[in-house]
Amino acid sequence: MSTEASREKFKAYLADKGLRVTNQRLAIFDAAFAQTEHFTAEELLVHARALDESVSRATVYRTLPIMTESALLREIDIGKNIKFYAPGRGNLTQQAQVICLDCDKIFEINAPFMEWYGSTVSSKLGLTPVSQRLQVSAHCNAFQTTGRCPHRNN
Amino acid sequence: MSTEASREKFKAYLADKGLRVTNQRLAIFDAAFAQTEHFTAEELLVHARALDESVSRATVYRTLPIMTESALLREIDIGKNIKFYAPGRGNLTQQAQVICLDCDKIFEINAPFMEWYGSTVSSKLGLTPVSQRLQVSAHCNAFQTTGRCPHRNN
DNA sequence: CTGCCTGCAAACTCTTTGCACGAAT
DNA sequence: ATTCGTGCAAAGAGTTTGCAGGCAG
Repeated sequence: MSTEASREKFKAYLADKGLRVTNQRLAIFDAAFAQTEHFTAEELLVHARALDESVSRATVYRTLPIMTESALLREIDIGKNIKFYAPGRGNLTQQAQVICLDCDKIFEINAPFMEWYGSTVSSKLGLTPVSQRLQVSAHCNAFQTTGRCPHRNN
Repeated sequence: MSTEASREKFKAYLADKGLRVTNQRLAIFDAAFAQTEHFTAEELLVHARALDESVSRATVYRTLPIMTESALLREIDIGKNIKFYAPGRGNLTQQAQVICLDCDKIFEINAPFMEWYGSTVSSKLGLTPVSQRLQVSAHCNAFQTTGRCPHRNN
């Protein structure tokens, strides 16, 4: 799905929920979809402000749940008391993350069996799966030998 | 492994690392291993204080990393800005959690393929897996129909 | 017009840390 | 005796919220 199509979907979602289409919400959307890497709420604030100076931290935090509920954004919790976000692309319940502990880079990988596993196991417990995530934390081999992490870009 | 054996292992770990065996650390250990459910740092503080009034919040937070590093405790992050802990039993990299969104209960389930998956995928990226977690968030069917969650015990 | 949205700043939650005292080795 | 561990309270990080004014519908 193109960014433009996602943008329309966002507006439609807002309208459908009786929420208003404000400049701030659109700036936050645009900033999010301009990212090439996973980002934090704080980073999103900076980029959204570049598009619309009036965007506040509060509005970013109030808009993020709207975008994740509409499945336009995925929330990725790597267990560091800080949440990362990324545009939702493809089937959200079939992707796993591999996190490099040396450079904090997050790799997205396919894990088609996840969905099957979640439903199998949940149905045994009388539960209906809502979301699932598989995360692998790993050290970078190159970092161990060279002292530099080849993924690091900052 | 019995609690008593784990207690000895804890003391041995402390000695090995040149750390001191204090009453507070032992009280925190005992409180942790007396739990039947997953617990938070705050809950652990309450229970540890019941065993030794002098235990402070700071010491709980300083002791938890020691117990997780020694693999006596597992840290379980369910993406709620709050960490849960549980005594480490069995192979830590082959267990998944199913979290009931209605009652917050955490079910531990086996997922023997996780380890294989983590190493397979990581080796392709030149990484060495350290830990992995698979978490399924789900709604309770009984809660949907009866309005009460049968797992809830509080 | 009406009422949802907004920015601001204060509040909140969980966790970490500086300091001087106290206890383990 | 040393030196590490401790409690206390303050600081920190990330996120949420109350309020008065602003803008979408």
